[in-house]
Amino acid sequence: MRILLVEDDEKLCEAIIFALEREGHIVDACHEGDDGLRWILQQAHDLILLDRMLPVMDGISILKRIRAEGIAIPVVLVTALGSVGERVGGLDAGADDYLVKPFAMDELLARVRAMGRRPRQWENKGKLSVHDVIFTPISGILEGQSGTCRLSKRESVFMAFLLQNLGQTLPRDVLLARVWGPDAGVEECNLDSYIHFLRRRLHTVGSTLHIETIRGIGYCLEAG
Amino acid sequence: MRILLVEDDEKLCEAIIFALEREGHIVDACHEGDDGLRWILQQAHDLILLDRMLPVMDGISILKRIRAEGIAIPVVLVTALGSVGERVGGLDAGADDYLVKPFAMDELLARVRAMGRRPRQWENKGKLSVHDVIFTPISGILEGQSGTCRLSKRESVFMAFLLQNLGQTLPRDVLLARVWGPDAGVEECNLDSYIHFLRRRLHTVGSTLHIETIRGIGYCLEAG
DNA sequence: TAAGAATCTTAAAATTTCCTGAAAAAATTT
DNA sequence: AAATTTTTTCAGGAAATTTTAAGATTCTTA
Repeated sequence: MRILLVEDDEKLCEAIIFALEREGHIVDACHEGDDGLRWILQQAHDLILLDRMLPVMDGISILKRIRAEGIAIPVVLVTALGSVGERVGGLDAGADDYLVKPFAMDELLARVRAMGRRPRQWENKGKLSVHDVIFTPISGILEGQSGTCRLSKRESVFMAFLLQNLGQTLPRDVLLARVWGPDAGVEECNLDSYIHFLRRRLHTVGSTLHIETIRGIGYCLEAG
Repeated sequence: MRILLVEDDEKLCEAIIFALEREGHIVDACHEGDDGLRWILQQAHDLILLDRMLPVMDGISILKRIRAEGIAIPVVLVTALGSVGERVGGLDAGADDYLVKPFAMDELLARVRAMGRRPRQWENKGKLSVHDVIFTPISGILEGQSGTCRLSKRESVFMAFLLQNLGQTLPRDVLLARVWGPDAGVEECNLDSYIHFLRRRLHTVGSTLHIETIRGIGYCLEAG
């Protein structure tokens, strides 16, 4: 999953990022409330870990705001305030789960896994089986009818996202946000290159999946 | 949405345009009050961002004028004057929302989204199901009784607008303004071409929808 | 009914967008 | 540090879209 971490304690941030990346997730982190809101609004993430107390704009305000916007991305509130009243307040504001500091890292990982299981088949024991290919994001191995190959890290992120959105038209800017991160300053032509790479991968593996280009909009992975 | 931005600070203009276009909107901008009024009167937009202080003609005057004309397009006033009195004055003049400079870009985006949610008509996600066709603006796919085809970007904008106004007679100048933008310097004959393209599309898809020409006025999409 | 205006059709020019191969830059491994 | 892999950038050409133009057709009206 691509996870957004909004947490001002940098030491804690580092530890969480380390743990999550070890599980194969992509983590974007920011340390201030307004930055967090800006990133969330781009809807580039599958899960948001949100600290309750933040500089500039607090977690509850952010949460209420994005729910008011109709954004339904799962949010786990992380906070030092553990009283029942506080807990209820957070869930009322639209949190999907609640984690009280200090917590064990395994506790966090378990909750993240639980969240990830909910809506999608994201991690069917690590493999993504779509149409006539099987892809393992963590190792980047793509298996098809007539062969197997290993994708690079960025290719893997890209491929995983396409596979999860089979048949969906994905605008160029959405792809840039999901694959390179919300604030990455990469040239657009980079996207072209990677589309090219992935098409070649699908071909060498003998899949009938193909990436359709929607001119002026973006791309769409299609079967057959 | 197609948004009109009337703002004399060019730097700010650029920033706003960048942010809005990133969210998938079409933005037209002008920098003087009289230009702004002229464009608004064409009713080509879904939302107007109006600076209060402008050269030639101030925002409040424009607002009062267009409300007097019976134009109900949502208007967000943008201004440096933030006192309660000023705020009330703006809303009384007919503004739907009020934004005080300096503002965070996200604040602006959120308000634009809030405005856009009101008449759900033209959401990116949703499909447009009219009579015997289903049209998906984001991917430009048109499905009918006997087939499916994909429209180009401009064809899509045009088709979506026609479908949303089934049975309405749409004057040529309104169509030009909505599909190409209020200031687009395109020849009229371009409109003829696209009407032709869309008729062919509807035919190949096997729809009984047809574009009636109202000679001397414009066109009208009709069923049956 | 014939002249004139508006619209339709077709074709081709102009523009934009995308694909592709290759090379430079950065990161990773040996 | 060298070698390899990955990522990014660049640029020419291909393809699709958009625009323009011009002749044919239809409609209006004098």
